[in-house]
Amino acid sequence: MKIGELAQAAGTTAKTLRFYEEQGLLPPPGRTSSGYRDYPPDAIARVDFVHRGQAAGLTLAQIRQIMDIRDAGRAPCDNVRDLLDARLHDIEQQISQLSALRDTITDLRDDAAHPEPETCSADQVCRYL
Amino acid sequence: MKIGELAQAAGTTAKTLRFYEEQGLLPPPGRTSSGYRDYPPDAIARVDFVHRGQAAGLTLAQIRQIMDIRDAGRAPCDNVRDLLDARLHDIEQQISQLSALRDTITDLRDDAAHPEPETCSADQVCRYL
DNA sequence: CTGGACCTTCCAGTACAGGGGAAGGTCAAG
DNA sequence: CTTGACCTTCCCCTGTACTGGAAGGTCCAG
Repeated sequence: MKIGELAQAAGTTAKTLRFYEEQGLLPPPGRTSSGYRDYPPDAIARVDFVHRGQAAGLTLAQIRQIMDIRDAGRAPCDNVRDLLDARLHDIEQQISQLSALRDTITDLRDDAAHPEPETCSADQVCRYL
Repeated sequence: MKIGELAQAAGTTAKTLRFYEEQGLLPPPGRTSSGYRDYPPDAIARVDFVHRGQAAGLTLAQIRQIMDIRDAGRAPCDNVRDLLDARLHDIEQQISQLSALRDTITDLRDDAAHPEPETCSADQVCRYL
């Protein structure tokens, strides 16, 4: 299977697949006599896994880490659980930070909704921020 | 006031101040006879404003936009309100996306908390993702 | 045999907000 | 006079996940 076919089958682009290979997410495939990449059918599952990892908010580096463990013949379950735990923790933090930011901005915006330009002094740049 | 003094007074670094100048956030200050930057006292307020804008989640480009309006002699109130509105909208979206992601990951993680490596087939990479 | 679609490598750039460090000039104290 | 802290410009690097484009090779249909 050529790179364009894999790209279409996996819902991505040839460019991205070469990038994944460079990043160690896809093993270097065989080559045809003319130098074209020749992928085995299970490459599709591999790319799908990358997409599922991304959907779970993992970085390519983390996804690669899981694949490396699997490729070393071990089961990556523990590692996956830890990564998901860490992601969960990060997400909770991001959500609470964003919530605080939302409250701050809401207050600022409510002030700025009743503009009184004449009360703004130039050296402040903006009284509402 | 020299760049290092301004940096300390404003809680940042000289490197960052040169960067801000390059980005148009700080007007090019005067120079001493030996070529050192010589800032007026109100530069501190300017840097503080940048920091307040960042705390509100604005990008440097947006902060610059506000300053440009002010520097043109107009009151940036309307623009500030629009920017804050837009930020608010973005933040709401980010929060709901993160919440959805959190739920997804929570489910995945609960599965992965009871690892059964033997039920994982190698071609899946990981049954839990 | 020619044209277009596909493939190859390599280089460069995107957005974001700076940081690192080299090579050299300047200033004040001891 | 020298030392050390500070300043100058310059260019490259960071992390993330790609994307664009140039120059050239290959494959297949008409």
